[in-house]
Amino acid sequence: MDKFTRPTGTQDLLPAEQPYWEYVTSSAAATARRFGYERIETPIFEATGLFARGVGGATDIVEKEMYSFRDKGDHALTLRPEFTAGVVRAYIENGLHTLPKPVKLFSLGPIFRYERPQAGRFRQFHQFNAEIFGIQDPLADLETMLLAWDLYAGWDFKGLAFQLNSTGCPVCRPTFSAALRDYYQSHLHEICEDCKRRLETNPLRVLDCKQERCQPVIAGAPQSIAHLCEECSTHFTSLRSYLDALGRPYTINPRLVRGLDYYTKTVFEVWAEGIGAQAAVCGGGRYDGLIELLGGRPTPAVGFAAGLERIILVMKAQGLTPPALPVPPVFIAFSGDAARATAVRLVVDLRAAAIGAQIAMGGSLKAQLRQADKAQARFVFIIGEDELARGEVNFKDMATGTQLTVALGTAAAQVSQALAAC
RNA sequence: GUGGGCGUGGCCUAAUGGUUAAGGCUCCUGACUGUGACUCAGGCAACUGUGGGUUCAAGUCCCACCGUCCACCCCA
Repeated sequence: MDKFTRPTGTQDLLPAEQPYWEYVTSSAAATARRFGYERIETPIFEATGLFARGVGGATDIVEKEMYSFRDKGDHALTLRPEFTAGVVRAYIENGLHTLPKPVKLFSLGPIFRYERPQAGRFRQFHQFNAEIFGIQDPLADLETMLLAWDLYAGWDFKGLAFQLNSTGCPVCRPTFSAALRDYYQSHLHEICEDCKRRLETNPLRVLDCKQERCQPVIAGAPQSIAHLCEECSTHFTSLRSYLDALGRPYTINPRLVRGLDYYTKTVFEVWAEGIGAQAAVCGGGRYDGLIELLGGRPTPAVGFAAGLERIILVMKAQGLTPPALPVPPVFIAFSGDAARATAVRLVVDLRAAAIGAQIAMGGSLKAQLRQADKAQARFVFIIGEDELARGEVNFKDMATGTQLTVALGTAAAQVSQALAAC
């Protein structure tokens, strides 16, 4: 029979990887809570139309990356390719606009995009996502960026580059797009084929073309921040002044444009080195039109997503190790059938006393001790038939190798005392 | 979707076109004590990714497919 293998682009997160995942997810949640964000969990699949409209029909995500299917009821569904559309849908559907503003939400979970896998890219991957609803003030943009900062600072990341830009709003972006298109019309013979295509489909994206020949054209291209309307310009200036006052390092990147249609005003990314070509560990921005677009009342919002796989890649590249996960400190070995029942009783009693304990499930005493060693148990109860006849058990400290004989009835107290001492 | 690298036990690695595909790690058993690590002895485990082709003979050469890794596109 053929062996089953995991689908392309998916991964098995084995026990050896779990310290990273536990660490990253728990600290991200803790940091978000420190900022006053609350967790929201939305379905892993949604109506296909939600993403088609929310993310934008001209995006790569919608054009070629969605895992779409029909269920037995003939509903068109799609595994979420990002968090925001689903969170916005939940915000509208559950009337979260009635909550005191700002509404600050975070999510953590798997995301699906049909792409060719490479370093830092998977078809099923995981994101931490945070959104603030209901605040137009750039203070919300600032809070969003500060959360990203604190996340990475908390993990001791070094050498991250914060990239910032503003791509305007429905008022000023058309002006900028037109200016960009005009400029490119006069350089058509100098640019690559992809850029010619981009000019038609999504003109802003010519700006982050990586082709050598396009670089001089990009360098001379008009910049969005020079074409912002007064409102967008003021917004951007305020955000920058907040950042400057706090002394947060960032780079104004006129070439930073994002692949999703819904962004307005602020866009930002965080880049890491040393994890391959997919260097963006975090991306986000403001999306003031999205809630209304999806059927809610006009609501300003801003948020970002951080890729957990890439975060863990950075940890490994920078030699950062997560704390070890706890293991039961006690192991119970026994010899002989009479001791077996006592061993079972003891392991149950220890757990009832909130002491982590495992019991041997067979093998010679030697094999049991070996198992205790592999399981990194600090203390082992060894129940032998001779001692048991006297109502006693052996209590061994695996770190020192010392062993003493104690009364069976005092076993739990014995462990508590020993654990408190180490 | 496009391009390139790579596919040998669970993992890592070896094998001038020529016996029964070798070794290390892991795992299991045993010896040194009814008692872990260190050491020693032994054991389980691969139709060499799949299917064709060349050849007297293919892990090795050729083709296709699949998988994987990296890069492009794009993004976290």
